[in-house]
Amino acid sequence: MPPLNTSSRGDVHRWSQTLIPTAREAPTDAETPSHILLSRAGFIRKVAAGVYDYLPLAWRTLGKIMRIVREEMNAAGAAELFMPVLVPFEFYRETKRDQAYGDLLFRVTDRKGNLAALGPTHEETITELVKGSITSYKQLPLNLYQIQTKFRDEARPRAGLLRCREFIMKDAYSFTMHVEGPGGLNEQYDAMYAAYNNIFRRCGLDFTVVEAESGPIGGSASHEFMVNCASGEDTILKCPASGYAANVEKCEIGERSWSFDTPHETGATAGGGGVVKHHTPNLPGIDEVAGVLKVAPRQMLKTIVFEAKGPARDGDPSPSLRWILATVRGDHDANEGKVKAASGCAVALADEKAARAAGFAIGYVSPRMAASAPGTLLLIDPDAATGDAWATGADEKDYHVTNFRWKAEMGQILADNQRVKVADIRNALPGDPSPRAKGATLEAARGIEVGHIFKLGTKYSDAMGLTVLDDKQQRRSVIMGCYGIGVSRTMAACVEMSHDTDGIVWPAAIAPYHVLITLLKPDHPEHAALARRLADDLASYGADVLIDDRDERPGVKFKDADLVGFPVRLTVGEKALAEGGVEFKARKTSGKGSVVKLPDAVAACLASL
RNA sequence: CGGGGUGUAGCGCAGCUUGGUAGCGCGUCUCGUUCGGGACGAGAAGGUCGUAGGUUCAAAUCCUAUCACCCCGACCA
Repeated sequence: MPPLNTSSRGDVHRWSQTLIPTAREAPTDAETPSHILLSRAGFIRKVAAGVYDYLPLAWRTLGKIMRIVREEMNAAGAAELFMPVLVPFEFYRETKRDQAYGDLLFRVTDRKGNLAALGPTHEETITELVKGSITSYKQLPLNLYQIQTKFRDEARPRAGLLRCREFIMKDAYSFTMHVEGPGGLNEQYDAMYAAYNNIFRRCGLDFTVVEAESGPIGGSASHEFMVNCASGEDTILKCPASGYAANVEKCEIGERSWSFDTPHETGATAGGGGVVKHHTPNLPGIDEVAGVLKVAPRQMLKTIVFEAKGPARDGDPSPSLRWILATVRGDHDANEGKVKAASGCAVALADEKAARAAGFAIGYVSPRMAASAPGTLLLIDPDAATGDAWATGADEKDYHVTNFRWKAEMGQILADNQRVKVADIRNALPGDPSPRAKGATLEAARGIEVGHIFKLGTKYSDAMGLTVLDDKQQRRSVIMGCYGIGVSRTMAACVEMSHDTDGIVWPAAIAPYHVLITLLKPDHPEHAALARRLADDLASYGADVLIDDRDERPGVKFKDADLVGFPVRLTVGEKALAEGGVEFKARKTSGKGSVVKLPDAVAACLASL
């Protein structure tokens, strides 16, 4: 019986019959390597800000990425479907994401005046779909995905394909009745985690998986898949000893010792007495205040006022909790997620008016407010919890104080762990102790986010009423997960990761063609026939081949070959033919290539792919 | 959304200060010579100077409005 699937044969195309508009110069607005090279090599062309044409080469590469995505998603038990770009605006109102997304949502009005959004993701649409089409817990678990054009009205599109207003994304959504065990959310999540590793590995990418905050999409646990490259927009932190990696927002910090009795090694310490007040009007930030007070930012305490939102979770020690003060060193940044974790309740940056009304001199707040303002919990970062003399706010507009000492200023309350806690509440920095390996320190690296997986929980099913009866006849909200891959961004990230001064260097798996056959004399019938034979032979092994049959000078063809970045180039010309072969050159290796005998040419190509 | 900047031929740019019939390089087309790392010569095509008003005998140039695009920041899957 013939095989049902004959698609394993490769393509053979001719340069003269496709559209590859290479250029010596890129448009001025292209600045990042991927933008410049994809433009110059004829992959993309800008149509409007953050909107691009994908030309034949780009579409081939995107097709290969999508194919890998489909194979791994299908293997992981997910089913592909296709949802509309046009989403009724009502869907986003139901989940309040019209608020959360704000202007990021593209809006269109139809002739009847009805508002729709161009979907940035499809949680609402798919929740609505599943709600109307499953009737029993017995139909779960379910994982559905699509590969679609997505829209985000970015305030500032930039860097070509890396930050677009229109882009291609794979989004998957899982539906389960429970979290643990077979058929649960964690099982789905772990399957996606494994599938994503397979996908990016098969694409030939160098990447790191990091722990992440789930962001405005909501949910509990989350991982980001980052392509490693120095030009990446995102900073991540890694522990070289344990392999732990996380983004800045999420990264934990290892055990730090602290004591209100022990001066920090660099701090000024000696002497007693109370605080000294200084007039510090109209200074916009810590650095300016530090300059006037003649101290370093690291010798200052920065106190941020958070508002306790909603009912505190289990075992809230103080139901009347109203304010949370987060004190970190002046050169550190408080981390809202960590403040939330340390305080045990949902928090938000305090509304300035309300905080002022409660007596907080915003911009001049000191930890002493924990003693004077009722319903206040003070969180102190370990690096701020030392016996040093600090500079901090005077709790009075336009004034700061120096010689602030915790014990002298705060007294008994410091020991009251209902009202004061020392905890990790700041963003991690390179050099901080690793949370996973004693003695190791965190290192910074940069990356481009190409995949993100979340455990959503019941946020959308609650909001939209997606419930089914479970095996105990209890009506329960379905537990969701969502899993995204930026397909078009992955192509660009790959170029950022893999290029040199001559052009792109594609991994074979997602190169638009595996092999370029450069015909030096395209008009020579025997040369052309040889090229065709080699191409057909390669194609029979599944390789995609492009024959450069253009009537161009050799230099032009070689430059274009390097620019586009075909993994292998075979050159058919007099020189090598005189030796009974063709020239073989792998894009990854420098130099001029070498002559291989005709019978060995195909094997040489296949061996290097 | 704040700050800065740019719109002139497919791409990269000059011309604008001081108003006077729009230019250069690359690319494109024709002919010839070339032909293994972006050739050379000769010739040619191609532009409502972002758009709309205004000033002027005359506007790419000066004024006003408007649109688009880019950079830094804010924001951000």
